[in-house]
Amino acid sequence: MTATAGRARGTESRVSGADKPERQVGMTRVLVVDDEPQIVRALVINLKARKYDVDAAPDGATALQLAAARHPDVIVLDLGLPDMDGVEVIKGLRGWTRVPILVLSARHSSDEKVEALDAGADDYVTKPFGMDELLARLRAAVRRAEPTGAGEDDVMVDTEDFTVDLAAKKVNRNGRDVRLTPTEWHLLEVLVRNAGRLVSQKQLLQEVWGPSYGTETNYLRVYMAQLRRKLEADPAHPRHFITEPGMGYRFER
Amino acid sequence: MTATAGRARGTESRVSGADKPERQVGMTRVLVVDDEPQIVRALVINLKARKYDVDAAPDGATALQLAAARHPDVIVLDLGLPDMDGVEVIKGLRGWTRVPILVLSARHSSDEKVEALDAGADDYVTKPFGMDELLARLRAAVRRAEPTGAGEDDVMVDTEDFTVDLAAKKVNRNGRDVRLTPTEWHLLEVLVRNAGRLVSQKQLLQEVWGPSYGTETNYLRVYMAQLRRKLEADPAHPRHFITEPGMGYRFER
DNA sequence: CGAGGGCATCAGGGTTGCGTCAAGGAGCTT
DNA sequence: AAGCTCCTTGACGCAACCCTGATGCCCTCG
Repeated sequence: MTATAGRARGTESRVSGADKPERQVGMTRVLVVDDEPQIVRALVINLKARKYDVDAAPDGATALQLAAARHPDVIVLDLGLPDMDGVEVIKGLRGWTRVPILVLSARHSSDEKVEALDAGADDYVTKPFGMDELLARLRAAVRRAEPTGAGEDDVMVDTEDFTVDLAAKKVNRNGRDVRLTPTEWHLLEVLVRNAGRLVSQKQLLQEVWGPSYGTETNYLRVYMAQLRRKLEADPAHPRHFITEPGMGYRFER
Repeated sequence: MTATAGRARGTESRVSGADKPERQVGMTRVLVVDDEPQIVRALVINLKARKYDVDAAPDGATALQLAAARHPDVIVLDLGLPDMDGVEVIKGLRGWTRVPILVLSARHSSDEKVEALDAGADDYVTKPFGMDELLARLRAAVRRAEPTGAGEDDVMVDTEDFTVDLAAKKVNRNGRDVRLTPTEWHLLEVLVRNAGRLVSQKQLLQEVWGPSYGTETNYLRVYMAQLRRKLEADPAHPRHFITEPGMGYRFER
C-alpha cells in the first residue's frame, strides 16, 4: 500500500538531487491533462517560462496516477480525453484531494459546464482560449487555495475498528478489504474528510447526490445504515458514525 | 424540510414594518452588485428561488458597506458601476476579507479579465451569461470556500467549565462531549457569538425560532434552563448564562 | 407590608425524525 | 437474454424532541 504522502512542497518523496528539471522550493506545480500535443506544448512552454513546475498527462488514467504521485498545486484538465469522461476524472480526484481543477473544453454547452463545475471543478475555460486569461485564472485558483493548502489532511484515516485510504479508495477492516458501493464510498468520503466535525444532512445530500438534493433525508438514513453495518463493530450502537438528531451526522475516530 | 430546527409554523411574516427577509440558518448569503435593475432582478429572483439569502447594491460604495455589514458568503460583482471602478471594489474587499468574488462584465477583453482576476476576483463571467452556468460557478465558489470555515472569527470558545467548538458543533465538558438538541445548540450559538454582550429576548427568539416569534419568552426560559443544566457547574447559580431581568441574556466566559 | 410581574423548574402529550426491513426497477456484466 | 448489483422508495415501530401549562420563588413597586 502506498505510504502516506506529505502534502508540503518540500517533502516530496523523490529525494535525490538529480531530478530532471531543477526543482525549486516554492515553485508551483501544475499538472496539464490534454490529448492534443500542440495544446500541451503551448501550455508547457508558457508555464515553464513563468517558473511553474509542469507535469503532463495525455489521458485520464495517467492524470489520476500523476496527481497521486506528484501532488500538483493545480490541475489543468481537458474534458475531451481518449480513455475516459473528463467528469469522471474530476470525481476521481475529488475523492481524495481538493486541489484546484481548471477545466479546458471545446464544448460551449451550458450543461457541460454545469456538470463539470458541480462535479468539483473550480473553473471552466472554453477553447480557443487566451493564454493571458488562462494564466490569470490559474493564478486565481492557486492563490485562493494557498491558505487551505497547508491544512490539507493526510490520505489515511485510522480508527480502532477500520482503516480508510482515501487515495486508494479502500477500506480495511480486520485485515480484509470491505466492498463499498459508489454511493456508500462517496458518503464515507465526505464524512471522513470532515472527521470530528458535524456535517449537516443538507451538505451531505448535496455533496453526494448533487446540488438539487437537500431534503431527501431518507437516502441518508438508508446509506448510513449500510455504512454502519459494514464498518461498525456493533451497528446498533455506532461509535464512529454518530447521529445528531435534526442536524446531521458526524464521523469520530 | 430544512436541516435546521424550527417548526415551520408561522411562515407568513406577520411582522409588519421592518420586513427583514426570512433568514434561515445555513442559508447561503449572496451580495449582488449591479447598476442595471433588470440584471439585479433576474439574479435576485433566481437566487431566492434556490433558497439563497440575497442582498443587492447598485454601486460600489453601497457594496462595500453591505459587505462589511452583512458578511455575505459570496459576492456577484458587475464591473461597470456608476461611482467607482470595479477593480477598486475588489481591492477594497480584499483588504479585509477572502469572500469569493464572482465578476460579471460586458467586456470581453482579455486585459480586463486578467486585471480583475489578479486584483483578487475568483471568477469572471461575460455578459450575456447563462443563468445555469452562473449558478454553477456560484456553487463552485461557495463550495470551495466552505472548508475554511465560516471565514470570519475563530471558532473555539473556552470557559472554565466547558469548551464550545463552533465549527464542529461540539461542546466538551470535563472531557466528555455534551449532547445538545438542535434548538439548544442554536440558542447557544447565538449567545456565544455575542459573548460578553447582552442579547435581547426578542433577538434570541427571532434568531432561533424565526422572525415571527418575538414575545414567547417562555421558550427562552425552558431552553435556557436546559443549557444551564447541561453546561453550568451549578445550574441554580449560573456563572456563564446570565439573566438580565426584563432585557435578555448574556453569555460570559 | 402586600400585590404583581417576571423567572426557574418540572412533567406530560403531541409530533417529528430516525432506524430498519423489504420490494421494485434501472443499468451493467456474463 | 438472464442474472446480478446497486439505487430508490415506501411502510412501520420507536425514541427523542418541542411545546405547553402549572407551580413556586424572588425581586420590584405600590
